[in-house]
Amino acid sequence: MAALVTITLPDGSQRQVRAGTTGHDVAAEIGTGLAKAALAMRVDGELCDLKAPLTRDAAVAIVTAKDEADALELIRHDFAHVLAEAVQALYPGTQITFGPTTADGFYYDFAPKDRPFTEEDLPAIEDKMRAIIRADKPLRREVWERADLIARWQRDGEAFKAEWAGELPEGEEISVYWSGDDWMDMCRGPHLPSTGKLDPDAFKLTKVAGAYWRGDADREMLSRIYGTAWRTKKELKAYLHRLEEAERRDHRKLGRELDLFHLQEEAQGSIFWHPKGYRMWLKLEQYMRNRQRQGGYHEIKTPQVLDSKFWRLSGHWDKFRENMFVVPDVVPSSDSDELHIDPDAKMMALKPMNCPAHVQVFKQGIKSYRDLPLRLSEFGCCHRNESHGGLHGLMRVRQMTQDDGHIFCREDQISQEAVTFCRLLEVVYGDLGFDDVAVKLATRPEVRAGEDDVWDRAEAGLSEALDAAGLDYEVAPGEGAFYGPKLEFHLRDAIGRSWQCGTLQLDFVMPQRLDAEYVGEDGAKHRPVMLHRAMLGSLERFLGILIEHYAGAMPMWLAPTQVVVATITDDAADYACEVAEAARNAGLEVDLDLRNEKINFKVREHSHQKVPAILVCGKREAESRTVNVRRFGAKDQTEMPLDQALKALAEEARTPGM
RNA sequence: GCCGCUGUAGCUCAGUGGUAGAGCGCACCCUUGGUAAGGGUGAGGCCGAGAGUUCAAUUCUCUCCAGCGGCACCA
Repeated sequence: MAALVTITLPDGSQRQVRAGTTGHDVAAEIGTGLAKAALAMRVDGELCDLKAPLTRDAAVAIVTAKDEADALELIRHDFAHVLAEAVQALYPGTQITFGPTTADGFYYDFAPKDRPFTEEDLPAIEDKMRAIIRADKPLRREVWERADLIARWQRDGEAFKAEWAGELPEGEEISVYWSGDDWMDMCRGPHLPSTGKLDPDAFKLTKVAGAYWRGDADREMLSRIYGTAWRTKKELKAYLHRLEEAERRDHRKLGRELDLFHLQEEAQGSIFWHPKGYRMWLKLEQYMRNRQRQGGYHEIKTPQVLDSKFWRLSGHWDKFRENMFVVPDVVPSSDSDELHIDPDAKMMALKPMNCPAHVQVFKQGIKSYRDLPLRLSEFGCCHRNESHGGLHGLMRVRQMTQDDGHIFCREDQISQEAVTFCRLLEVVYGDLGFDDVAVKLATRPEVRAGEDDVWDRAEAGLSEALDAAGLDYEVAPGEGAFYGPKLEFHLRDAIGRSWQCGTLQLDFVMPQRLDAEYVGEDGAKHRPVMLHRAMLGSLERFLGILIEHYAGAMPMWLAPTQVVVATITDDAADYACEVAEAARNAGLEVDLDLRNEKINFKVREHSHQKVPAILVCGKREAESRTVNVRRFGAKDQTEMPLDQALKALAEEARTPGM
């Protein structure tokens, strides 16, 4: 007679069942509806197969599609396996490797027999996947001995699986899952009871890509197929719609349409800013300059090109050289096209960072403890020779301008400086339209410089600062820089994406390397601590983020053209000129549209350009000295006295804090 | 840097082994019209660069460059 076990259901009720009863049996006992909807179960909180036997007293919860997070994880994981099965059915000889879930779907990495997959292969693979789902193949778990499994993989020519099976941790149960009786994959699970639980209309294969085996650039390049999967077709459609929305907001597309900037191959990875884009840049820069001045920073400007000896001293030559642009200090001969570089020529390098130069400014003259904290800021233009494959519009460039700053202070001032910085950040992000900021505290990595007690104090100083600033944060253990712990600030944008922008990094190493010191109260020399900090990160990237966040429709104060004065007919041209002039005098960025076009056409065009306000002037307005204000996004308009309209618009266009 | 895809007019894109087309935009003309496209005419392209196959290449092949999607990288 089988022993009984007691299971406790989520509502608190308890049942006695025979040991070995499965989750499916439990669900069926509760109701046929639940049995049908059941996807998996949680036993004492752990997600398991529905078919797993219950062998001890436990809390049991049946997982259905209503448990969104669990359901999506299970569904996507199963889809990855179905993808692998379909690919092996269609392309015999393809090796399977690894197929996890992602934030919105799944992927599977394959080692193709002859050629990598292309997007043209995807429809056929999708069809095959649908066939596997419609066949409703049961998924069955089996535990294997490691040696047997390795032998099996080797027999089947699955070298990657064999390698992996050989490296799974000792003592861990190794399981495989069968799909029907004809296909299996090594997997920890859990899985759904059968492929038929998947909705054949709620997934889509989205793209193919190369990916390294085990993420190691020195290993084989595999062929990855990405897919997205959801509980229902409706959810899939909503997701695809979000993708379209992201595409609509793409800053590269908007940059062209709104005439903000361009790139061209002669200056790969560097931006040509057009007048409108640069107006946004200047507005943002002026705003930041002002906020930082209010925050006690002294703005400086440091050299672009410095002797390589200097970069050796700072440590960048060792650690960062592959990303640096090196410039020989030679005068090219005018006699020949060939560039001869004297092997003894001095080597210069474009600065990839501003910090060492800021230390040089600090070191001029003797600093006293009374000078601390000293806050230096720079809109520092840096060059980094980023790998070609990584360049991306404004987001990843080779020439960028950081809103950089370095605070030199005593160790006991770290916490207060961090609090002050966090408060400034909150103001800045709020002004720029970001309310959702996630903070991470990255703590000491394994390989690091400095004594542990210094790290203890530094980490404690930062966490105290976060508490004092009233910020919630998450700890990222081991993710600090080798020279000190850091804070990272991640902004969530209008469509839910997260961007790391702000950072505050403690540095105990560079002041020592570059020999920065101050005279303390005791008359002796001391090392200052250096805080590297940025709020936006790079102006290029941040403008890209802003463009996408606002979908190109910038708030009035950042808009490159704030108002357009447009005439209905030539009758009002003189008045319109007067209005434009007055608007300019009120501090607004104004365009005047006197073209011989219909007002419909003008409104359409300026709306496409996302101009915040169109001031329409016709005969009527000219006679009454009013303007007809049409705001971006509005379908109607308001006629207002000119002075009143300009006053309101100018107020709205005022840069925050100025 | 690695894998795949793409590269035709300012933009978005058709197209062909016999040196090219549309829409929008642009220029000019007509039109002076009250809130998201008025009409006409015209200009504009070394079909990414180089090499190869061919009587002939924008089209086929190769190499390179760039862009796009990923991967790796982002101390």
